[in-house]
Amino acid sequence: MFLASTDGIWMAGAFSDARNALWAMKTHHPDVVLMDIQMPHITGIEAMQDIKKLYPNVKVLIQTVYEDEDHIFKAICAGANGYVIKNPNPEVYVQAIQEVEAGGSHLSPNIAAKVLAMFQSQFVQAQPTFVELTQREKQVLGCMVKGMSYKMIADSCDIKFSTVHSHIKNIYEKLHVNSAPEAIVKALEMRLV
Amino acid sequence: MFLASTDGIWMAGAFSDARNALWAMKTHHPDVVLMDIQMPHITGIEAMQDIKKLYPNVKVLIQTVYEDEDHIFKAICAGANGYVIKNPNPEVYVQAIQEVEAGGSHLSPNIAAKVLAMFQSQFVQAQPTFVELTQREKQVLGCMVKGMSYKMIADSCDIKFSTVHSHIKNIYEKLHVNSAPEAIVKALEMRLV
DNA sequence: TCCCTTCTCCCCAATATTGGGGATTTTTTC
DNA sequence: GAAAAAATCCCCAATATTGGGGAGAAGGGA
Repeated sequence: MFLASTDGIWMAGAFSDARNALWAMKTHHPDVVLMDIQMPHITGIEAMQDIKKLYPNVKVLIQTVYEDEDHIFKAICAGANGYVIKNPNPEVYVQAIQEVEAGGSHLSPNIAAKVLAMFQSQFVQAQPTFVELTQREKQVLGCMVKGMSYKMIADSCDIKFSTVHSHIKNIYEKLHVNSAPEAIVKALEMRLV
Repeated sequence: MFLASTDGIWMAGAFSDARNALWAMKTHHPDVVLMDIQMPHITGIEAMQDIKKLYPNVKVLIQTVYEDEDHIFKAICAGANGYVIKNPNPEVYVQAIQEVEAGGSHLSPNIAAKVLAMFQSQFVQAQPTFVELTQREKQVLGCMVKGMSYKMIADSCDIKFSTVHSHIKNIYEKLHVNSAPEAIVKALEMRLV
């Protein structure tokens, strides 16, 4: 009721079964879907995957009581544009819907904290040594990661073959490697490119 | 001024140099620090790391104009509790500060969208072209991804150098590439290893 | 001013990789 | 039981990469 009466939001419908929602989308073409996870027959995450497959541009905002990492993780991997904890204050839904509609994402504070924590645990140990590469070196390394040969890199960066050679020698020294494969792997896992 | 005049927020100070802020924290013991990235002498991310080391319970909210993945990534890995794009509307800062103080995290919509995208790209495997590699080929490719040379692969798999050569020739043909770097990049993005 | 870094380019020689032919022996599959 | 696939090995030659030097120009900072 609150959403339907909000300026700028048109409520196309509300459904207790996601399969009905999918059916209704054929006629209403909504911009944003507010999706509960716990529903009969199929979960909101499965429904979201179906929606994303049929209408890739539709934004889906998950709303649920679940705050555990597993649900958050699955929702994000399935392409959720936001994750809102069920909240008695209807204004947060309005804000979330508007932000998502504008191309952003909305995460409830506790969810955002968990996402950041998951993020950190993935990468924080992957960057123990901080390596400073110059602009050109990063560019050359970027080309290497694309699988380009010295000749192609020279062409792409508009520098001589021998200069590419020099840069790569410096990169290898800085990364403590001595072959392109090693450099690429290291670059990817250290997120240097 | 807006923050200082907001109920529930006490403004302990504002500094154009993070080193002064660190000094001031000794006396004021703030709950939340709102930190710019671009500052003279040291960056806000470095300052945040120093703060987190000295006062692990202090929440740090990054506020900046940078929206690129690199800055976002570094800030998160360094332990940021939030990331707010500079915004003329001071109320978003109040909201962010309150959410962070309460133990949550706050991300501006565009930042949240980028974080979710990074998250997805890490864990969702896209497998558009299906390539059949034999057991041995997968093993050899795995060695290549570790940065090993033909000689090392031969040693590791306990086969002759020439056999490694043969397998790699087959791998290149199956992946439609003709160099180790390309094969590695393709292997990683196709999640073949 | 001098030093340091970055970016640029060159030479040479050793090593590694790639691509083209083969060939043999196990497995697996039909 | 035979064909197909996988795995093993070899030769040769062309090409690419790597590592060792050195050197000049431009720009920033002490």
